[in-house]
Amino acid sequence: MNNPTMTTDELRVRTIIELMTNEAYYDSMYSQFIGSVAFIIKAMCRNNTFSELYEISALCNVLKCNIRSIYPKIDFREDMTILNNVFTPAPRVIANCNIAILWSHVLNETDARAANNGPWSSNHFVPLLSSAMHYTSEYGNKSPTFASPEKKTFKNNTPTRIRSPEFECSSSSRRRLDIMGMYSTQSISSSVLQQSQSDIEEQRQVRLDVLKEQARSSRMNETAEHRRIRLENQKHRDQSRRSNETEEHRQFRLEKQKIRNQSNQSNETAEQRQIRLEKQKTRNQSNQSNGTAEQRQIRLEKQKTRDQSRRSNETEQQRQIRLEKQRKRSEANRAKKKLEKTHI
DNA sequence: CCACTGAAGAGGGTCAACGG
DNA sequence: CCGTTGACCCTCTTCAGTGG
Repeated sequence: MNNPTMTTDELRVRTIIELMTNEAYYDSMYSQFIGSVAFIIKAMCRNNTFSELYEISALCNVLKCNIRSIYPKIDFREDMTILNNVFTPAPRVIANCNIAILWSHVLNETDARAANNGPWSSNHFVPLLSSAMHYTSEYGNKSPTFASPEKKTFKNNTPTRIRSPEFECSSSSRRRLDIMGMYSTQSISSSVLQQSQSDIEEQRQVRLDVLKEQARSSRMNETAEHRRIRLENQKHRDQSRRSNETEEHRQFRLEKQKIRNQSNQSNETAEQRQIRLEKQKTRNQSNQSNGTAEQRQIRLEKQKTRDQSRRSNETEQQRQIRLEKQRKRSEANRAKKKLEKTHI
C-alpha cells in the first residue's frame, strides 16, 4: 500500500490480475448485484473504465487494506446498501491499513438533482482523510493541518477513474449515465478534455457495454413479478415519451426506423426475404380468416372507402394509365379464356 | 437502442358485372 | 365483343407497441 511509485496503470493491471486469479470468488460475491466478473475484466482492460464493486473489492487484496465505502443516505435505495460497507481482502490476505471513500458528486446537491431530473445520485467517489492524519503533500514535504475531513479527487495530478454505481432497478439509470458522460467531458477532470475524441468515444462505449451486461445479468436473475413491473414501467415511459414528443421528433424517430428497416431489408438474403414475406403473408391470412363475419365486413368496408378515395383523388393521367393497364389485362384474360374454350 | 411483431394502409392485380 | 367499373385479393411498406 505505502508505495508511492505505484502508478494508477499498475494498480489497474494488478486489480485485473487479482480478478482473473480469483474469478470464482468475486463472482460469488457480487454477480447477483452487477453481473458476471468476466465481462468486467474485459472492460477493465480498455482504458478509461470506471471503478465499482469488483474493482474496489479486488483493490483490497492488491493493496492489502480494508476499504470503507460510505454512500450518503440521500435518495437511498435498498440496492445501494452494498455500497455502505467495509470491503476486506479475501480471507487468505491480512489487511494492514484502512482506506475510506465517500461516494459524492461534483456538483452541490441542488445542481446535481437538477442535472439528474430530480433524484440525487453520486457520480464519483473521493478518499476521506482524517483531520489528525499527517501526510506528505504533493507540493512539498510540509504537513498541512486540516480543520475537518478533506476530500481529494486527484492523485499524482491525474484524475482517479471511477464508475458510479448503476443498478437495473434504478429508474434513472440511463439518465445518470448520460449525466456521467457529460461530466466526463466537462467537469470531473480537465485532463479528460485533453484526450482525443476517440478516447472519449471508447470510454463511452465501455460504459455502455458494462451497463448492457449488467442489465442482461439483472434480467436473467429477476423474478416474474419484477419482470412484469419492469416491462410495465418501460411501456409507460415509452408511451409518455411518444405522446409528449414534437411532430419534428416524431418524424425524426420514424425516419430513423424506416432507414433501419430499409437497411436491414437490403442486407437480407433472398432466402431471408422470402421467409419474412411468408411470415407476413401468414399473419395477414390468419387475421383475415380468424376474424368474425362482422370484422370482415368492417375490413371490406374500409377497403372499399380507400379504393373509392384513391380513384376520386387520382389525376386524369393516373386514371388513363390505370385504365390502359386494365384494358390490357382484360384483353389478355379474354384471350386466355377463349383459348381454354377451344381446347375443351 | 435495436429487433421483432401485429395491425393498418398503399397500391397493383383479378374477377364479375354492366353498358355501349 | 370490348372498355370500364367496383369489389376484393395479395404483397409490401409503414407505424406503434413490445421485449431484450
